Amino acid sequence: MNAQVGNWDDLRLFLAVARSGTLSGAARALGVNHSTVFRRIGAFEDGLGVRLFERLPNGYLLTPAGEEMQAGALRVEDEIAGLSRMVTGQDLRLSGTVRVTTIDMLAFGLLPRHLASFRKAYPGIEIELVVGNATLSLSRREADVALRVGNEPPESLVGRRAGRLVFAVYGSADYYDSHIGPDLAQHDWIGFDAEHAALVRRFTSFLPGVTPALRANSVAAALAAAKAGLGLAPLPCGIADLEPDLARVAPLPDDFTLDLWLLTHEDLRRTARIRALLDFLADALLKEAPLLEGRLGGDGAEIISAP
Amino acid sequence: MNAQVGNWDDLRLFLAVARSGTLSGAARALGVNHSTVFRRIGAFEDGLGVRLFERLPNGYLLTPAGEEMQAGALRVEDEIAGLSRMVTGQDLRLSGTVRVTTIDMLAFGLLPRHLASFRKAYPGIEIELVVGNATLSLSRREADVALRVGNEPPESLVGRRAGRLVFAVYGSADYYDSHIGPDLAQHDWIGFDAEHAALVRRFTSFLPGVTPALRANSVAAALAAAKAGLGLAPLPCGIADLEPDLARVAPLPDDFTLDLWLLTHEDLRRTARIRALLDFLADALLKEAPLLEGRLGGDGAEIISAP
DNA sequence: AGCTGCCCTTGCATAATTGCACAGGATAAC
DNA sequence: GTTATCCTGTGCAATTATGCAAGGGCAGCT
Repeated sequence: MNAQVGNWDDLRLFLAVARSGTLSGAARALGVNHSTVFRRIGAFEDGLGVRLFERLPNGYLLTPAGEEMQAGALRVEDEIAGLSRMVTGQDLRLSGTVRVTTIDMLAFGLLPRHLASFRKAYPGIEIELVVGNATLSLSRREADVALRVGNEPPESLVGRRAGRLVFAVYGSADYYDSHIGPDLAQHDWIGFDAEHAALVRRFTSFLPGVTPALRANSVAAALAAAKAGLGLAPLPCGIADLEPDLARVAPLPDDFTLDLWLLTHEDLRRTARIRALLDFLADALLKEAPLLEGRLGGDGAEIISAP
Repeated sequence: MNAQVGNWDDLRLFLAVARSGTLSGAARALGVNHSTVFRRIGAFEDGLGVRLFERLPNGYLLTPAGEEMQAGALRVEDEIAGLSRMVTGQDLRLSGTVRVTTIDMLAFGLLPRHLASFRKAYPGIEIELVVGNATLSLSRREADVALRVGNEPPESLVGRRAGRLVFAVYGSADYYDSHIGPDLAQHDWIGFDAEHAALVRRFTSFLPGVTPALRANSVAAALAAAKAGLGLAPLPCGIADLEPDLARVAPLPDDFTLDLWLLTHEDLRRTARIRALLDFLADALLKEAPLLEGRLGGDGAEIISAP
């Protein structure tokens, strides 16, 4: 008879197109050629005898039938992701790959030396680092471990608060030499965009009425802008203190901090290699608390003291 | 990272092996070569890094991990079957294939001429007839329509009672000419096996203490045995009256009947081609009620009258 | 208006998957 | 004990799926 999902894997490609809205976007997400996605979707629709997407010049749009298909396909995906987690969760080998996701400032400024140490300690475990400021899904196994900043973790994940990032004001020597005095409000500022709501709020509390001249969408970008002499920036001490081109200009209020979270999915917490990485990083980050909390580059050394 | 279900279609093959217990059985069920199943299962396990089956000389046995995988894969299968039904349920074309399942006595003795008429009426619809006495799953789309006998349909199906098969005692002319008298209890009998519980009960009520010399596992087999002169058999009039080699020997009690059911899955009842077939068969079977209820070959014409 | 970058679609070559044929082992039936 | 039938497993050829390269369309930018 007709209209059977003959190849269940077609649903995986269908979902990717549904999510991205384009064949090309789906192909990138899936790691295949866009012509492959084109043919697979076409064959899938032919086999079902139904149109799942409307073809537009700039992409593919779900039809009503496609929307119903998507709802079911998402349930299939959840189920299969659960199976993958179940299998991985029982894996007691200290080998294989762990995919870690984090934001760029941690990826460049904090993690590499710890991951290098981890690799020395566990040569059988490979690390795949996925850097990006989009929050990847651990439920869908887009990553196994996440190192995130924020003030509470998502509900479905398990993990621990692994440290606290204390922020201070930094600027480059070049910037400071050519700009006026100790009144912070009179300086140029590098701030953050609306996606960093916690940082925006704290900055506005700290310097009401000051509008940053540049708003970055990531802390790493802000740090780079500060190094380039574009202004002063509130930056985490654990990262900025390691930059020879930056100087700590002033402290920030005690609440100008972000918590650091080490997270995984509940089903994966007993996977040996994931357990090993989480334990290792937790210990390493604990030992780095003085740096993270700004107590090394420290108190009393700022160009401008706390008022 | 490891242990992801990379190709969701692997689950479909996995389930087939889990069900049948052998590569060869799964291959037959799936319509592929057994070597394909062998390689797909091997690759699936390698990709997951876990053994799902224990290899035995006579087949494949699920490991504990395999059993957990099976539980989830069954949920995936249900979901995908629901998607297939959803798509098919919306199909308004009077074309395509309808898979019909029924038991052998109906397949050989009743359906063919009606299916021939249906095909003439709807040349765009193809019929696939699956004959067997195993009850196929309409939920899993093993068939679209079932013509079954029994006294109530399974809960999850929808359908209608399409007629009633009245039974009578039949024997071949050869048998009767060479066997003694009007006492039915003194004859050789062809009965049914334990899977035909309703018929066994009725027969025992009818002739207590008579043990059939031959027990058939299908009514078609019983009919063939009766034609071969092996004894008397309780057979449905709608089928046996059409056999020139069989004569109705005696009536049976009024409750020696089976209901005829036309069934489909709830989600498929609005599929145009399935709707068309159900309506057509219901009408055809209604018109055949005189034959099915034994009123054509009938009353008063038996060699031995009802006591 | 022209250019750039994104998109979809298609023909051909390559890679991967599948089927075929065969071999060997185990079990059941005779 | 022998034979038949089932099973799994493997090498090679055939088939199918995929990637590559190219072309065309469209929207946005200069």
